[in-house]
Amino acid sequence: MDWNSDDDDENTSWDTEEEQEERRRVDGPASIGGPSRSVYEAGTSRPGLVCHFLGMGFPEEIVLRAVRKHGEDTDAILDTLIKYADNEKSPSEHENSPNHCSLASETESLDENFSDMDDFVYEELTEDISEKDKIVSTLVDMGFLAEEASAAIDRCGLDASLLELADSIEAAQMAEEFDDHQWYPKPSSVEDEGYAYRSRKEKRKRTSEMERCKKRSRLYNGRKESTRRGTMSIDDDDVPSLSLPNPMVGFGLPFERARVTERKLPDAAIGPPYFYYENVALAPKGAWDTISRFLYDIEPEFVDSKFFSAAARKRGYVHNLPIVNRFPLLPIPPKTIQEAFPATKYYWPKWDARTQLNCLQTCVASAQTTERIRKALSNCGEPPPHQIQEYVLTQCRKWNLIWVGRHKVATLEPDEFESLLGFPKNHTRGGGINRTDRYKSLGNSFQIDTVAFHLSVLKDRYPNGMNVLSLFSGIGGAEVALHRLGIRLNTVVAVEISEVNRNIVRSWWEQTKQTGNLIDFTDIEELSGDQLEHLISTYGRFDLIIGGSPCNNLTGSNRHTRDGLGGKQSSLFYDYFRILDLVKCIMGKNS
DNA sequence: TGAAAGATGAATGGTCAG
DNA sequence: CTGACCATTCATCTTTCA
Repeated sequence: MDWNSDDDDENTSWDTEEEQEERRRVDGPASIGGPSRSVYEAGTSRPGLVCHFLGMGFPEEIVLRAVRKHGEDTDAILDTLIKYADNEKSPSEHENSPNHCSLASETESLDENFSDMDDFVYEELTEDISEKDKIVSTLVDMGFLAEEASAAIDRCGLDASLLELADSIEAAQMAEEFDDHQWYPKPSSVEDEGYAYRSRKEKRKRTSEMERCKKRSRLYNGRKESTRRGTMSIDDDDVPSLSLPNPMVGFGLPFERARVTERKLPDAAIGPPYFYYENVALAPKGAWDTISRFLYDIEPEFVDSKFFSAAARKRGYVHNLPIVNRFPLLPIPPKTIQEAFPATKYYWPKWDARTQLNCLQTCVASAQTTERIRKALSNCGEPPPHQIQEYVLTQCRKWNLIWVGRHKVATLEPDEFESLLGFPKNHTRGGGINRTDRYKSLGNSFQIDTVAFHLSVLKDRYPNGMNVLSLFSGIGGAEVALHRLGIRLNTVVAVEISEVNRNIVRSWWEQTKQTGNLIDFTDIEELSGDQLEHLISTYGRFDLIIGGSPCNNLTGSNRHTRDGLGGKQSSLFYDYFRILDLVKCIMGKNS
């Protein structure tokens, strides 16, 4: 896999001084001036040099000219190439778009203008303009902006295929989108619970970290070799290419022949570490296209938990796990309301045809709602008039009400939520959490049986246990799923903003007599490369990075701020990606 | 002051008749 | 293929009450 290969690590010269300083801090004293410089100095053959710089993404003709001029003086070649690349971007682009293809990234240290550039570059570039215009025209016909097309040609060279150019444009768009969402002020107020960045310095630090990873995972290798869905599926938020499967069964269900038995993951997606990302399936248009693009172009696996339990839960999962030889958790949970709650059978009216519940959400109906239903049914004969039936059924479906007496419906209790979701009884009970927050935490959680089915392939692969980085860990759905699979948890680093949720996981950890380490972090935005490096050096490499980022701004239930991935909470998806890519960088470097 | 209750639609996708 | 109709949705904000 090339993202962690040796020649992936010598690219520090891309970085500005600030980035290099950051890298030195992350790398620690042992690696100061180490691998990066030595690789450059070791590259003594010219073809090797050319390949080396081509691999960084510079246009071939520029590389050839630079090598011709400077021989084997790698520093001089690189300096020239950086100047070239830097001057290809306008000052405004430098400031506003730390694009991973911008090559020179953080710009303060390189402020020479075009007139300072080596003359040969400027003169010889002009020869190619007419040819370039033709290609630009073709790309414009394909629906790209001329400006984007021009920039892509400059990055990839005139010899690049249209597919490569389209790929490059898409990568640039993605980085820009990322920048829009992540590195500039999110739509938040001053007292927004810490979602906004704390300081300019911190922002620069994060940008610096991110810049490195974007370069690695996008420009250097991943993109061009990624398995795309063809040239006509150039993703555009207006034209989402991902559609939800019907039935929503993912790659296959337990006890049936797998619908998908093998899949080709893009090189950049292949672990270690394994990762598993979750969010609501019914997100605004384009959201899953963006998620998939960021997560190495992996096709999401959309699964409705109604095939695993008595309640629906339509979710999308992006992961790089194997998909053969999955097995379900035992015992197999009931899949109908009547099996899950046998006592309801006696009172269940024939005209209520429900056999399964809708999605368990974060709120339940009020007592007034169930009382209104009781009164409505009590005041009419048997069976009730059609209108009454429709009213009652609508309310029952909306609020997931079950029949607990004659004319009497009720909300699900928190422990019934726990049971339906696959958690142990009383998992969220006690420890200072109130009823409202129990519903909220449970409504935001994994369905254990569904997730465990996907994770089951890890059991044989990790007979000695796993190190897990659990992001947005909530009430510990990932940990419970792995534990129920019988996978030993050696070290779990859990990142969760809510104190009561952290306490729930801590309590479960102690109750189940876990022998590994449980390490808490509060704020994913505060989790830095330094800390990850320290964790990995202390506890070993992460085997699995798992988490579902907030759905608040994606779910249809949200009437107020369904803002998509740019929303205040849901934009934390980009932190999931940031952490994932950082861990891949660190683990790749240490391998 | 904290917990619970009550009011608040729209976006999205599926189905089906024409 | 298109449009009408229908069902579903990891929620938020304000008010009420103990």
